[in-house]
Formats: sequence, C-alpha cells, structure tokens
Amino acid sequence: MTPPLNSETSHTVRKTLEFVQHHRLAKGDRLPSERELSERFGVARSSVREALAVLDAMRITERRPKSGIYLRNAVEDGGLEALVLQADLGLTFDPQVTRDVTEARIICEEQALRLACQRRTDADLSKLHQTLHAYASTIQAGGDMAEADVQFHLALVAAGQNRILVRTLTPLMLMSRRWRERYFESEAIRHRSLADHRDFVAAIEARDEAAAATLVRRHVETAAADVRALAEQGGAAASQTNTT
Amino acid sequence: MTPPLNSETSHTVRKTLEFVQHHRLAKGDRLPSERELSERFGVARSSVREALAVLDAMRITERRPKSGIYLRNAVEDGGLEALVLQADLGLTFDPQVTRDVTEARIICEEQALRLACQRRTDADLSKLHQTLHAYASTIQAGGDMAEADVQFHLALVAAGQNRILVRTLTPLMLMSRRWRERYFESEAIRHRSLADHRDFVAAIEARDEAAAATLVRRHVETAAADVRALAEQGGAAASQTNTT
DNA sequence: TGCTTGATCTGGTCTGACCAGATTGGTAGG
DNA sequence: CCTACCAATCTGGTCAGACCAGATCAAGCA
Repeated sequence: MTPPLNSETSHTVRKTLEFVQHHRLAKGDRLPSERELSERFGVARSSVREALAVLDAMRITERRPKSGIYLRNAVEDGGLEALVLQADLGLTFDPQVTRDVTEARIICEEQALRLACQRRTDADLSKLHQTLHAYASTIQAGGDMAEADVQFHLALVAAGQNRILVRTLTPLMLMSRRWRERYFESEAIRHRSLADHRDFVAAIEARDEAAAATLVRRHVETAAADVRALAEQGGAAASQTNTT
Repeated sequence: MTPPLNSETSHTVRKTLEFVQHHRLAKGDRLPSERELSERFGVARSSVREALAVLDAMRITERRPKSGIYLRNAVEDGGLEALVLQADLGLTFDPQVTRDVTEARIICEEQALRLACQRRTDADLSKLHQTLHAYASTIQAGGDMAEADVQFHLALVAAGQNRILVRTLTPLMLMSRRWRERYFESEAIRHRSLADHRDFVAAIEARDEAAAATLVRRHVETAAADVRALAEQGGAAASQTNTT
C-alpha cells in the first residue's frame, strides 16, 4: 500500500539518489548524462528518463535541454514528498530533520485536534472507535503496527474537517513510518500507545481541546524520544548520512 | 522559475488531468491504456509513460502491471504537490479547498512565526529586511508581486529554524499563487500588504509572539476574503470545478 | 452447463534512431 | 603566439517499434 512507484522506476530513483549522496553532490552540481546513468545502472535510457521525470517533479533535479541534469536542491532539501520517497527507500536523514518533523507534527496535529474537538461529527466518532478497534486488533494479531498507527492518527486529524491539514500531515506521518516499525517492536510501547489512543478518542468525544492538545504533545514527544534512544542505542550503522 | 516539468511531460500531465476531469473519473476508475492515451494526445508512448510516472509518484494514478491505469484518488484528493501542480496548470478547485488552505496556512504560519520570535537570529533579521526591501522594490518596479509575496512569507517562516515547516508551507503558498496574481492587481492592496509585512518584521524583531500571531490571522484572513470577493465578482467562469 | 484454452490486451522494459541546440576542441588566419 | 571561427561531439527531447509475461475474456470443447 505504501510503495507508490513501479519496481524499475523506483529502483532507478533510488540508485540516482544514492549516486547523489555517494558523490556528495551539492545544489547546482551536474549529474552524469542520461546515457551514462542508464549504462551505470544497467537499465534502458527510457527507464532513467522515467525516474528523472519523477525527480524533476519533486524538484530534486532539473533537466536543462542540451545541457545536462542538475541538482536543484541537496537531497535533504527537496519537497516533503521527496522526503517521504527517501524514507520509503530507506535513506536516512540527519537528526535535525527528525526533530523538525516532530515539531511540525506537534504543531499541525495539535491544531488539527483542536478543530476535531470543535467539529467532529458522530460519524467521525464512530470512525475513530472503529479505527481504534482495528488498532487493538492489529496488536493482538501482530500485524503492521506502523500502518495502523498512521491510519489512526490520520483518522484523528480527519475529524477536524480540514482536508488540507490531512494532506499536510500525511507525509509527516509516512516519513516516520520506518522509525515506527522498530519502535513498535516493544510490547510495552504497543500497549502504552494503545492507551494513549484511547485517551485521544475520549478527549475528542468530550470535545476537550486542552486535554487533546496536552495529549498530542506528550504522545509525539515521548514517541520521538523513544525512537531517538532506539537509534542511538541500536543502530549507529543506520543513523548517519551526510550532514554537509 | 515555477514550472518544474519539461514541456512535453508537463503537457501530457496536464492533458491527462484534464481527461480525468472531463470524463468525471472517480477514485478507482480506470484510464485508457498508455497506447490509447499516446494516440489521443498525439505523443509517443514513452512521453505518456513519463507523465504517468509523475502522476504515480504524486499518488494520483496507479499503474497495475498487465491490468491498466487506475485513479488512486479523485484529482482533488491527491497530495499537496499534486494540488500545486494543478494550480500551476490553471485547474481550479472548489471553495472548500480554498478555505482549508487558508485555515492550514494560518495554523502553520502562526506557529512558525511564534518560533521565529523565539529563535530568529540577527542573520534572519537582516534577511527579512532585505526581502522586505525587495518586496517594496517589486511594487515600485511593477514586478512579479505574487512571487515576491511567496518569498517574503517563506523568509518569515524560515526564521523559525524549522525546515520541515518551511517545506510544509511552501506548497500552501505556491497553491494560492494564481489567485494572488489577480489579487495584487489592486494598488491599494499592494500597499496595505506592504504595511502588513513591515509589521511582521517589526513583531519578529521585537520578539512579540502575540502581535505576530494576531497579524498572521488578520493578514491571511483578509487576503483570503479579498480573493474570494474577487472570484465571486470577476470570474464565475473560473470558479467552478467538479464537487462530486 | 461448465471447464479449458488460446487470442488479445496491458503495463514493463529495451534498442535504436533523429533532432536541435550547447559545448568544445582544433585548426586556420592574423 | 594569440585569436577567431567552424565542425565533430555531446546532451536532453521525442519518436517508433519490438518483445515479454501476466491478466482477461470469449470461444469452443466436453
């Protein structure tokens, strides 16, 4: 459900991003020609072009006719969609990005939840209970917690009746999907998370803005801290990338 | 500076989106095959594929191997980047989207400005003054106000030291670029806007969070109301799209 | 009626070709 | 020795056509 790209295109996009990272290319630098990339990656030029069309649309690269392919921004400085793509591809970013994502999530989600308290309909409420139930089931069944978590938070935000806010938060959620996968390996965390989610729904049901706001902050901040701890402890191997 | 896509790819993307709109395709509906699209649009299949790669990456379409191309979401329900693309292409959306964008902008921008008040450096401040000056010059020279406005607001947000928030707000800004173009045709509005911007910088310089917050709300809400009035008055022709 | 089978359609990928500018290297002229 | 000009080369943009392997579905056989 997550991978948006075709196998080969996705593969080539990944290869290209890796190339950029590996060669420490900076904004304005020129990439090898399409023909050379296709040779280097062992795919046809048409495949390279598809990947470049995607990178272009994401404003990561810029193709200048008769000239070459240039890096529009550093890999870490594209659009949000670009970040999601990188997260999907398993590329990591520096800690500052993680902190910024957390902060942005708290900001957007807190306000969204306030709106949800004001505007939620009974339909939203039953949807929330349903999603909450699905969440609990996923814990029982040992299913995809990261996915269930994303779905729950998005349902929460959706109750705020602002589709743009939902779209804004979606990439922020998807971005931390990878981290969450490891995060939910702990049973204690899974259950604490479920308890938090119950509180969320209760707050929205009671239209208690203050409670909801406090909950988000604590929930997201705690989760972020845990993930950070996990990253430092478990995976020095997976934690570094270029920081210019 | 805005158009991110190559001529032909952009052209085909536009044609495809128009096709979807014209035929009132809904989520899950199937588009014509690549071969038929290429024939219909009068371009090679490879060009269609590039466009589809972009639409795929934006999660607007989904290509199922050996099956067909399907609409992942209604055109109005893609990612933020997709909305920007549509705005760039001159496609309009329903009023609810406009309202949601305004609300989301206020939420994100208010919090970003609060952060800016706390964290802005002297470098940020001089950058802001510089951007403000450029803004005033653009008014004098009769330049691209929409662009200058976007740049100013992004500089404002950037002072909050959260790159993710900047990236979040960028599409929201770009999205309303079209509307802004007409908006800034009024001289009165141009000057009121400049005055507002001066106040913004002053508030951030004084680290006055409350003032900054009040300013954003009033500034964005007023602008949105004006644009709405303009849309209702001037262009019934340009205001409707499908609302399902 | 029900099941099998093969023609057809679809996206995925590759090869190779041509175009028109941009770039660049070398050579002819000063 | 240096300058100026021109042609070979390189680049992205686009097109045409081909093959593959599943998916689909209708026709035909049991």
